[in-house]
Order: sequence, then structure tokens, then C-alpha cells
Amino acid sequence: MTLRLYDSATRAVRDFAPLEDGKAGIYVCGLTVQSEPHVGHVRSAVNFDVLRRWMTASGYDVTFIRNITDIDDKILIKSAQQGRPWYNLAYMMKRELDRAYDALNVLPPTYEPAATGHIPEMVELIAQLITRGHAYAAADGSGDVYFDVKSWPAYGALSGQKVDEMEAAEDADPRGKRDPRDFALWKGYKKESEPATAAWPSPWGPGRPGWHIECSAMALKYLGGAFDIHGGGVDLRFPHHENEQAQSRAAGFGFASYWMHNAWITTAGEKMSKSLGNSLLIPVVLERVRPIELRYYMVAAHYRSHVEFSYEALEEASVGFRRVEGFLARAAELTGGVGEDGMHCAEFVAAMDDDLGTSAAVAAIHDVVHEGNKLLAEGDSAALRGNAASVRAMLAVLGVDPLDPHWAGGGSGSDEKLSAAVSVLVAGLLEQRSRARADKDFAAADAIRDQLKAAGIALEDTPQGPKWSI
RNA sequence: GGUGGAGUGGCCGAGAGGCGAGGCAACGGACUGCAAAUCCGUCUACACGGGUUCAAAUCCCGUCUCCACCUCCA
Repeated sequence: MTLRLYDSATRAVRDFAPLEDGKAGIYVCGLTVQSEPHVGHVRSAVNFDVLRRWMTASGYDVTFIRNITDIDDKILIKSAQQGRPWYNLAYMMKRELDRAYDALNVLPPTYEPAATGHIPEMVELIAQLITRGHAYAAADGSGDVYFDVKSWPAYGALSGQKVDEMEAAEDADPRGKRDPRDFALWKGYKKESEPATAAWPSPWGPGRPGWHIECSAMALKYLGGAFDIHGGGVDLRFPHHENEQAQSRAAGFGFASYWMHNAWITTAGEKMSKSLGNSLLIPVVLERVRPIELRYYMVAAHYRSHVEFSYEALEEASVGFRRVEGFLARAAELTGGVGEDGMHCAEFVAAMDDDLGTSAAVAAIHDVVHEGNKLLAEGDSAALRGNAASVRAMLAVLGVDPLDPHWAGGGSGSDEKLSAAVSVLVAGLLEQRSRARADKDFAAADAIRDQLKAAGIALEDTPQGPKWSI
């Protein structure tokens, strides 16, 4: 069984064939760091993190590049509105993003290049395009450089757009463009309206890069002229990815072999756009559920499916996840620790190989958990050991192994003292409760249980005696 | 207007003419003093209207709805 991926360029599921055996180069468009991240932003990173983990688990040596766009029109506008330097806005939002990624156990990429760190590479690429006759400096003295769409017949191939049938933007100002569809590679510095810090030297005068050129330049630098997979959100297919592909190929590079696009998460039918509300910012959502549960919720849906976010569905998913988590905790107790190097069951492998069928993969995990619970009841710890390790290994592919130290939380000294204190107090109450139960004074016993519950401590009676957890 | 995609039971999600995928949730039962956990069981869905066919979620015709994008000084 080989990995099969849906390639948006050909609109078909294709067998994955790497350019180089055993290796995979992946480039994912990260975010423009202009505002706080919400669940929609993070879905893309989670989805591609799963791709990366699965390919790694399948034996590929993966180079994973995810960029950051830290200079663009919106950053300039927003920072001006907020009265602070654009680089401060971009930097602060990048830190927020990093926190969100970390909270959701998104592995750091191999490298995370930023646009502003690659101006020379972009300038070089633009120069190549001009030399090859696919780009030109505007004749109006603006300092802009445009890609010449008409010089590249394959333009529109990726997104299936027919150049001639595209609707021209109503407010498009042709400026120095030869054709309204030409897009900017380089934007000349506008002294009167832009900060001097947002301009870099170039052969065409000071300015800043257009949006698309950064990805072409950075993919070239870190993955080479041809690489395996390019990913991003569906909204990027056009124009961003179309333009990236056009300029990279026009410059003489093969660029990406496969294109993958993740779908949206919407709320109440509305796109969670950056300019719209802040209702589903990561820290806000994490007040309701734990990060691992949010990730489980995201991962349970297929990456190409549009998800209509709701707290109801999220909380239902959380309950389902706790079933797995509880099993692992019990298994660890019986076997004295669960390894993480278990086998992936055949159903899981088949599901993941089929264009990352995470929903079926999650179902496969639940089936193994179900078997494990029976082993647990039988006390078959030898069989259970393998079973639970398998569950962990599969959860790890999805990034939701609750025994992964990543989720263990802070573990500061004061927390430890606190939990030691709670442990002593709870033990005292449990002692009282078991005396009451022995005397058949169930009212008193239940009162103690209710009291603990009110404090956020759940109690359950097991054959080995009462257990508590926060 | 154009391009691409999608509508399957509470949620996720296979299937692509014919024996009721699957998982989660929910509910019922067992177990428990009662719970919790677990186990067992239940839950006949395919946007709508026509049509073809012995048989349609799957084919045909029409309709509706939803999503994304349509060039980047929105």
C-alpha cells in the first residue's frame, strides 16, 4: 500500500512518488502575521502537521518548510492604524502564533523562513524573470515590477482559470501594468505613505516584495527548484499559488509535484476572516476545552472537508477523546507504563494512506481501544501492553497522544506542592467516605463525592478501590 | 457573470444501481448501594422535484442551498 494524495492541480487522487527515494520536501504557506490566530488559521498547520508526521512515520525523511509573511499591505495598514511600527505588529503576532502552534502540539518545521529575511533571493529571482522576458519594470517610474501573464501560456493551469474570462477587479488601477492581470513582483516605495523601514534596495529602486514572490524564492532556497508537495489553504489556490507556480516555472524551475489544499473552518456559515470577529481566537476556545481535545476535534475531520465549527460538536468530540485517554491511563496502570512504539493497525494505515483519511483512522483507533478494554477486563497484561502501545503510536501520528510529554503542562515546583497537598486532603476524604460506605451510610458517602465533584475532582469506584482525578 | 468544490442520520465520514460501511455522541440494558468506567444493545440517513429501471443515495432532467476564489494600494 502506498500513500495516495489528492492533488489539487490535477483534481485527482494520485500515488505519491517522491522526486528522490525516501525523501520528501514539503512547502506550506504559513500565515501573514497581522492579527491573533483563530481556529481557522491553525487548522492548516494542524492538517499539514499530520501529513508530515504520517510521512515521517512511513519512513520518509521529510524536509518541512513553513513560511511567515511578515511584510505586506495589511500589516502596513493595521500597524499604522494602531500607531506602532509594522515590524512590531508582525513580531508580536508571530509570537502569538507560535504559542498557538505549541499549544496544539504542531511540530516546529524544519525551518520557518520569513519574507523580510529573503529580499536578496527575491530580487535575484525577479531579475531572472526579467532576463527571460517574463517580467518588466513599470514604465511609469513607480519602481514596480510586474509579472507578464501573457508571456506565460500556462498561466491559469493550477486553478483552472481561463485568463480571458476572469472578471477584472472593479477598482483595479492598471498603473504601469501592460495587462490588468499582471501581478506585482516588486512594489516601489511610496515615500509619502509608507514607512522608510518597509523599503529595501533593489535594481529597480527601493521598495518591497510583492506577496507571491517570497514563496517562490524561499521554496527554491530551502527545497530546491523542484520539490514534492506544496500546501496551504484553499483560498490560496488563486491567485497566490497560481502566481507562485507561474513565476517559478517561468524562471525555469519545476516547482511542486503535488498541490494540497485544506478546507475552511467556518462559524455559523461565515468564513472566519482575519478582518471579522475574534470570537474563536485560540486562547478563547481553550478556555472551554483542553488543547489536545481541540486538536482531536480538528483531526477527526478530513482536511479537505469544510468544518462548521460548533462548541457542541467540539465538546462531543472531547467526550469521545476522553474514552481513549481513560483507556490509556488504565492500561498504563495495569502494565506499569505504556510504550509508544506500537504497531499501526492495518485499518489505520489504509485510512491514512488514502489521502489522510483521518476520520477512518480515528475510527480504527477506537476499535483497538475497544479490544484493549476487553483485555483490561481479562487482566491480560501481556496482550494489553502491545495493544495500548499501538493506540499510542497511532495517536502520535495525529499528534494527540495524551501520554506525550508535550501535553504534560508546566510542572512547576509550586504545582507539585499543590498536587501533593490535594492528594493528602483527598486521601483523608476518601478514608471518611469508605468508612461511611462500610456503615451503609450512603448519604454521607455521596455527600463527600459531591463535595469533591464540586471542587472539580471526579471519583470512581473500581475493584482496586476508589480512584480520583481532576 | 466566471472558475473550482460541496450537500449522507446529533457530529465526523465511506459507498457511486441491488444483500441497512464504520467511528463518536445520544439512548436502553448489564454491572454498581447509587454513580463513574466498562461491556452488550438500539438509533434505517442520503438537499428538493420529476424521470429511467424489476431495483437509485448511486443514472438522466430540472431546481435549490452552501463554500472558496476571480490579481494582490480590500
